[in-house]
Amino acid sequence: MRLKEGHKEKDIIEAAIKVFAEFGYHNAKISTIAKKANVATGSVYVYYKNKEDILFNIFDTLWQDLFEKLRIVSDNSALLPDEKVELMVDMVFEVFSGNPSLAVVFVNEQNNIIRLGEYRFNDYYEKFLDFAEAVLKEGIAKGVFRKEIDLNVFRSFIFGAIRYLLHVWAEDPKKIGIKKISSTVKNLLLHGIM
Amino acid sequence: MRLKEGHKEKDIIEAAIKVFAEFGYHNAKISTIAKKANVATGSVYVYYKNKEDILFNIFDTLWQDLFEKLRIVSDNSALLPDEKVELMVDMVFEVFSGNPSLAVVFVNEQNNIIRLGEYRFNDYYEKFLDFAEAVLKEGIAKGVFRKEIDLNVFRSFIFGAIRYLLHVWAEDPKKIGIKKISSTVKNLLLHGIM
DNA sequence: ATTATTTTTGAATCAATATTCATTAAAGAT
DNA sequence: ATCTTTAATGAATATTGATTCAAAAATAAT
Repeated sequence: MRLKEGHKEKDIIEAAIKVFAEFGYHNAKISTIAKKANVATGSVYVYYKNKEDILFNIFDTLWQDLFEKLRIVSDNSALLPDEKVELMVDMVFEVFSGNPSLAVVFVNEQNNIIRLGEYRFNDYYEKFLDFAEAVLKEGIAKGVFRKEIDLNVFRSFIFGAIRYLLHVWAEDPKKIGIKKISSTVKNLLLHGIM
Repeated sequence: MRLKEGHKEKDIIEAAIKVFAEFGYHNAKISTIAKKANVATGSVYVYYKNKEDILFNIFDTLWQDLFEKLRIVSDNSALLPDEKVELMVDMVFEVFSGNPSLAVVFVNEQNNIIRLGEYRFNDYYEKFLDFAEAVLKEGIAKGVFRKEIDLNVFRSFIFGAIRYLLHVWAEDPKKIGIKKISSTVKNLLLHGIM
């Protein structure tokens, strides 16, 4: 019997990330993705159930990667809370640093994906914010962070700022270096502007 | 001759804001908007050229409002830089405070609208960030803000954090009060978490 | 009350593209 | 070398929903 060539599934995902980033999910055509992946339109449906499924696949893989790396930082009990915050910020930028298109998709399609009714993505993301919140809580308990910061607001504040900067960086990766961005973010987060 | 009833244009926009917020621009149907506005589908096209045009209209009106209010703060030379930052944050939350759906549309469709090729929206938003940057620069010059903050990163940092919190608030306005959010944002922005 | 003018309507049209599937091609087994 | 099985193809199909437009309704003028 004949075997699959073995690289098409990955080719399609990689093409899809680029096409979704360029046109946005709703304006991305399956035929464009197929062309970019050097496969026939129909082949896309051999590997993925439908268009949504491609997007879900991208997000599932990405979140898995994020959690894996987040846990390494989070579980390291030798780190001080402020060091944890810094490493978490670094980690997020690192995950995307080799793939600006993925960053664009992550930022732009987050809402779409939740609207499509797949609630696991909401959970991923709540769980991710829980980690951030836990670090803040730990820092407050240890007296390193100020206790008047509202936890609920903090978790969204940090995520929102990072998300947006990721997007700014990804739209033109040469404009501001990712290192410059992450160091400024860490600085602003810990000390503010004053 | 017959006169227009006079309220349909506005009814349609208001319905569209709600429908876009609920389903997202691409999944929003003209027929749903028409139904919510109590007009016929065809009537939508009497007042607006097409679907895009409705979205553009929403954003044009919104940006105009934002700039008008931003300028009042920005032009007030009696204010200290940190007071300006605080008032700008307050201002943004105030603009949306009566209309969570508008906040959702603003945050979610920002990218769409730029992709649709109407570059004025990019300009609006760059201009808005220029204001933020100018205040930081002024603060640094006056020795109130730390000079090691990168201006380019700062402008996106603040915008990203606010944008996202706006969205969090708008998805469930009762969960965290908008006052609580804006005061925490101001605090974090000026002083950080440490 | 009739006419002229403009608004409003919503069913019909039209276009776009996601998805299917009959066909063809390739790989491995015998 | 032929056969069997599965992969790959892309043109045809189906669906969805934006947009149009001919007809109907409303208002104001005479």
